[in-house]
Amino acid sequence: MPELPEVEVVRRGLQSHAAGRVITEVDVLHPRAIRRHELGSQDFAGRLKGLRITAARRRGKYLWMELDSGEAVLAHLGMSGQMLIRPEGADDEKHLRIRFRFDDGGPELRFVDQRTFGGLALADVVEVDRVSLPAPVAHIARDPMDPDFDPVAAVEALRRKRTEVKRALLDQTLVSGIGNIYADEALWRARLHWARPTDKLTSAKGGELLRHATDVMNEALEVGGTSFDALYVNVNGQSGYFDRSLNAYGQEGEPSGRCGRPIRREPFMNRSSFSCPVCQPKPR
DNA sequence: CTTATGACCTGCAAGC
DNA sequence: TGCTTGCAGGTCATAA
Repeated sequence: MPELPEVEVVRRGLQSHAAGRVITEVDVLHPRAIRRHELGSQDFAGRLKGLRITAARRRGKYLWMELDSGEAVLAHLGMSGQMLIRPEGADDEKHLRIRFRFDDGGPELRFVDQRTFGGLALADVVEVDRVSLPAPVAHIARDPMDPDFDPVAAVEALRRKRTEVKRALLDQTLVSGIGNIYADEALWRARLHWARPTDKLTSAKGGELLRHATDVMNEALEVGGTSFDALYVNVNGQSGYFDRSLNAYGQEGEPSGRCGRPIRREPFMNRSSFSCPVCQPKPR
């Protein structure tokens, strides 16, 4: 569910409310939430006890909390994951999966995840291109908000693929952070149909597409991300407002902001793609 | 090697 | 009122 802007909102919340605190207790309430932690719940909880969270970081849709042990608590929110700061003693959420308590007796950190596609893991930190990353994130490309993001190299990586342009946009090893919403919004702004072949895109058009993706994600971040329901919220449970500014995603039948023709929905990779039938004509 | 497909989950809305 | 079907912000293992 959450894409780069939503994950960044959560990262900022963790930086404010979790960084600097020492973990005293970890409860794993659902084993699936730590399925990527090979050694299991006991090991996960036991090794975190007594460690201090030093910072909250992000690449693409991956989020992690650096620890004073040199390791990191890696998180991916999947389709429905939330990181919530909640007062101690507050009722457990229906889909509460993991709880962290701290030595300051302050509010708990909770990982809540309805669909359980997300999860946490304790990961070693490795050096990749002179940057420290949790090992499972080593294959993820830099995202457009990374100060060292190289847009020219990213465009060439997209154009090297022999596939449809939207598949390439969603490939987290080429550019990270873009998901179904912001891919559709970027394609709408660039007037490209999702099925356009990447290897026939000019460098200029590819560059324009990536600039649109970057712009739309920055605009979304400024208003707290995109929330359609209570599933995407910041660490205090509040929704973002970018759903009001969407031009394509979820807008089937609504008039396109440019030409007024109704937005169409097409099946794409077991989900949907939304586009303008006039401004984004199907290739061939 | 590359690219495409379905599995993994729970819950909600729409249609009958 | 039920029941069934389709759909939802993602990633990964496996097939081709």
